[in-house]
Amino acid sequence: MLSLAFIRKNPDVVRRAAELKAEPAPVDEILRLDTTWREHLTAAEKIKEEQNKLSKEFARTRDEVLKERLRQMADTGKRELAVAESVKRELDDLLLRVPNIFHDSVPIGKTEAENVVVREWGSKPDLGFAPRTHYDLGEALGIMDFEHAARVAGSRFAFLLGDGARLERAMVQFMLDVHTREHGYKEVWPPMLVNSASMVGTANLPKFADAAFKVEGRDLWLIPTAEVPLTNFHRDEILEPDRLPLKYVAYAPSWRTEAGAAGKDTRGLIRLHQFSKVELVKVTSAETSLDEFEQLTRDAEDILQRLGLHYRVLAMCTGDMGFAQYKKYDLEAWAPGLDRHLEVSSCSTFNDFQAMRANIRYRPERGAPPRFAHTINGSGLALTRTIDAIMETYQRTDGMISVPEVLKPYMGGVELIGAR
RNA sequence: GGAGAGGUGGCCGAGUGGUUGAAGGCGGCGGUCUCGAAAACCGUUAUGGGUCACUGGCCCAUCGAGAGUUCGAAUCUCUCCCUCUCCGCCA
Repeated sequence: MLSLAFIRKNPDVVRRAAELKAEPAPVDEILRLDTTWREHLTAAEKIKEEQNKLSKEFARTRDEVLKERLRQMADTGKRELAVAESVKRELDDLLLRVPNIFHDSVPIGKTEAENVVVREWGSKPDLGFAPRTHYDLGEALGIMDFEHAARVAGSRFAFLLGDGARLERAMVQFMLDVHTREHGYKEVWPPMLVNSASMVGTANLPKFADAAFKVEGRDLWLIPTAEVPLTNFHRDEILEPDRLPLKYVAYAPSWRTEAGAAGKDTRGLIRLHQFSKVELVKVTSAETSLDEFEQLTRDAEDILQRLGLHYRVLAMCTGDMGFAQYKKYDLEAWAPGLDRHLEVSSCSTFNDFQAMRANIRYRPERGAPPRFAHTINGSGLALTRTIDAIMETYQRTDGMISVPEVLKPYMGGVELIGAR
């Protein structure tokens, strides 16, 4: 979130950012409540101060008249404080609904059409025949099954079978190995259900409650991304200076309701209620976060390059980048069968927006006063869609799929999916 | 799920109603000593918020969370969360 002090001082900056992000921001109401809150708080604290003084006096004198006066003061003080607190609760709730500001380098724009391609890698492969879609291939090979998934769970679920399941497992291993051994991330196996406080910390609550699955009758949510447990790992902590930057990588399934996406991407392994993802998260100092963000994006790109997939990097424009992000890149891999790009990674830096919600701080130097950390995350990569791109890119005329070189060591000798 | 014990500052740990925001120790920082360092000694060392004559002062809050009793709560009561031990159950 943005601090009350920041909004107080820069209401116009906040208004403009919200407008360009096409997000509502109750700035005026916040400023109004802020004034009311401080009026009542000051009044309550003044009474409390007097009360504290007289209370000490009473401890000595045991004067009954004084006691009666104190009793009344306690009464009015409590009433005043109750008002202040109720206004503050309202204020805090509104603060959680103010979108983040964005970095100067973010392109201004309304829709995805105004996102900017910052770089491309490779080129669209020429397969020499009409490429088939991954679901077409997958069902024919018997490695993907949507019909049984619908029976077992419903729409937007999938079974992976045989070498399809094996491919998924291989990808997880491959990605984790690269990120831990070569990019310096620490591997984490996180909880996959989290409490509401964690969801607030990463800004999944309160605004996006309907995007996540909630466990009935309990304060638990299925993680929409491993970002939530990873970022919240350090919630309410003050980190000593030598610990930053923290770099975590986790494989975890991600669960999303996909409310509002009715009818969109209904076929294939594109938009599911459950998908696998290897997630990268960094907690950094304020000074290094932009550099660390660029590097994290490169770390994710490295996976695509090793897999030999053509992709492009998009700088998201203000209107398309989201509520909490300070700057965001999407990595889109080319899927020849679908004849479109698939978003396989989304890399974001949040400035101190999440850290403020999650209360993650650090000391810039030993003994220095703490300040809010910066948080960064990105998929490295989303498994399901990457598998789509692999299948469609590495398909052969006979409908079989060559295993990319880097995955072969993880496929237990399988080099060609579909061969008997 | 049942029974019991416990959750105090960066860490350990004392503290059962009134200068306790909190003893003591460790750690950190500054200093004395030293050619320098160690040791020793001295000093210092929380966070959030409000406010003002604002690179400082004053005030309020905070001892797992919330509510209550009281003039006054780290200390008493209730609810919840978490940790540990034993039992039960279980992959």
